[in-house]
Amino acid sequence: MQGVTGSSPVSPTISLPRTARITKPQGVCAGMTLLELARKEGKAKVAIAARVDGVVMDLARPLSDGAKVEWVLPADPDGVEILRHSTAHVMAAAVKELFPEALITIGPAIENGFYYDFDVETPFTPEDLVRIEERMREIVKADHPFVREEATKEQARVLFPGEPYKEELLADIPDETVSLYRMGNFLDLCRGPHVPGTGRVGAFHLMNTAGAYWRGDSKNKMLTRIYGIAFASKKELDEHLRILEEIKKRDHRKIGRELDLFSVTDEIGPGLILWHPKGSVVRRVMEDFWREEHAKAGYDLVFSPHIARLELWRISGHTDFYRQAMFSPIDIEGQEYQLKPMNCPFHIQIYKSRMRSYRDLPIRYAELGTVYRYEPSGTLHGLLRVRGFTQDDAHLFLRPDQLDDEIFTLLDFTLFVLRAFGFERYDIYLSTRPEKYAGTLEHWDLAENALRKALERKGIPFEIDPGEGVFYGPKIDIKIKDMLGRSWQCSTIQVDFNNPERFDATYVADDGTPRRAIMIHRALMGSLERFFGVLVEHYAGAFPVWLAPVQADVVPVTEKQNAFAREVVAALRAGGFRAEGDYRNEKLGYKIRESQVNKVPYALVVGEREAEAQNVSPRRRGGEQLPPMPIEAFIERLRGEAVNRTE
RNA sequence: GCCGGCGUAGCUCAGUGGUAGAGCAGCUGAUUCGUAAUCAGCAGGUCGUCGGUUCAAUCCCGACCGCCGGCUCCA
Repeated sequence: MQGVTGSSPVSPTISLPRTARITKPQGVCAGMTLLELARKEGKAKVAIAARVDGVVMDLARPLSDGAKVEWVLPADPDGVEILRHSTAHVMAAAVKELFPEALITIGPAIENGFYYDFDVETPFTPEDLVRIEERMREIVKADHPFVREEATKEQARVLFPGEPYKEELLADIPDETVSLYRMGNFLDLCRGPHVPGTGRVGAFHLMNTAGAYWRGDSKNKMLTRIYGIAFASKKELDEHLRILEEIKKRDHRKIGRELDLFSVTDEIGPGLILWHPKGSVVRRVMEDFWREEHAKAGYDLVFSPHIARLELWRISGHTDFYRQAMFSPIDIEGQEYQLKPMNCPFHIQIYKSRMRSYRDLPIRYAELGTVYRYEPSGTLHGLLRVRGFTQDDAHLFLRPDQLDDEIFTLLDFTLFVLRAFGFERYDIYLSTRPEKYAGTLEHWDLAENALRKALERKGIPFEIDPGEGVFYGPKIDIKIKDMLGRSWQCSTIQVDFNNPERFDATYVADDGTPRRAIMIHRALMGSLERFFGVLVEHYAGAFPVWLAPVQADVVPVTEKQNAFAREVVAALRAGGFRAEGDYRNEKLGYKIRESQVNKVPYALVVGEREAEAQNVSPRRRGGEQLPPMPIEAFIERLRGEAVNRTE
């Protein structure tokens, strides 16, 4: 993929026309099945299910009089889900035939695909997947009907001999009657609905195997999961595979190496990032922007140490909730010190370093604070999940009457910062009280309401993420969407009544009495490492001018222009820009290509003609040719783009 | 941390029970060139680490380290 500039976003999903038709059968239709109605209407070939009075069901179900029927086609979102779910059943059937000893568990449709978890002695190999897929194609070709059956739980139990997982699932179903789906010799406990027959299963492909805990609980047995993808048409499947390729090309780990942005090496340790000069430029620009904007927004910028007495985290409660995710304490002269996993206690101590008046509030301390967390080895992932990272952290100390406005303002500020980095699309979540929490219900309700009110006042849609709050308070999470429509959690705004209490953070009210302050914890980019990784993937390494590690490559046509090229580089640098000259003994095309591959926004060609006229001939990343212009004119152009943070 | 896969030159990857190759990158030389790769030569690896099997291990086995895909987790 060439420079991202100007190219349209790649959609992660494709939408085909879904001409679901609504029909209101008269009395004559009553008593027939949906499939019969479909035949009558000429929809039997296209419909795979029906929405009857809003409920999706199999075509084999009988039609009730006066029902509102809508045909569900494969391209309908519900249709795709049914398709995938049915494909999962086909896969399970194939596995059972090839590996009779495999125990079946569950196999739902998921975004872009499906999976089925099996309990097997030895996990499937890639060769097994090929065989399974072949068998699946045979099953599809045979077009076995999916037959829905109903049974009492008692009856059903007998139907799954030697299948302990099905038994466990049955035991957990509250209803007395359960539905089962029979397809060929394969029977599964299933809510449905399904396609009428396996012949209707669309284009599919088995992707990979993975371990997955039974019921998603790490205390349970590890099962073998097979992931597959399925679409209504081959075209969509191919498009999906193409997007997967695109995602691979944009992988920040790959681009990070290619563009020499960062590395993580065995010698230093997993999850610990080395920022190379080029990556460091981007980070410095990010940080400079951040500091400037925070100063403007009324924040005080502070610094704090990397270790502190463990006692701090005992007080904050983090040792109770996160000790296993903290590095081991360090013994210093008999005292336990802790590599800091977060910054809040430091900012609280700064707050507490003197008496605070109600007039002083709000106080906003911001810090690019580097923290260390002992993330499990299996979760580390490039820049996106690391063990040492820098948070763009801030802690706000407020009076109760300031809470609502502050959150409201903060939301604006957050969205402004995200927009500056090119993120216009996001999903917002309000995470509420978790099962294990600290503090009082009263405070939790206050905090949740404050967050909710701010979101409602702002008028932006949000979803509730029940039980996903932090132990000390609820939070608003903003998940940004990148160029490929993928979501990344970066920004978080957390209201905390708990820590001010634990650390006794107070202010003197207008009546002279001490009052408890309220805290907001917030990070906008979240972690600089992670945000940078997302940026790399968002722009596919082709950073806009203001962020680009090198903004212009100066490319002399022959060595005769090297002296002039050096002048151009010097002029650009004097103008505050990042420019490099390519004085190597190579042909112009070679240097242009190199500049393009390095995703430098501009290549400035200087040959005999330019040297004579004191011009540069800019070529934009991507190939667009600009007319020759004086150096100053180009610098003005660049300045404009950098200030606007466009291009 | 758990399940599976993988680890050969800086990068991308071939390869074999008898101590290793290609392309790109690098270096040297020639070429002085107008918008995505000029030509030639050279150099580069105790085949992740440690142990075992074997006359012989990069190859087979084991442990460890790391990476990749998931699961769990993410203050």
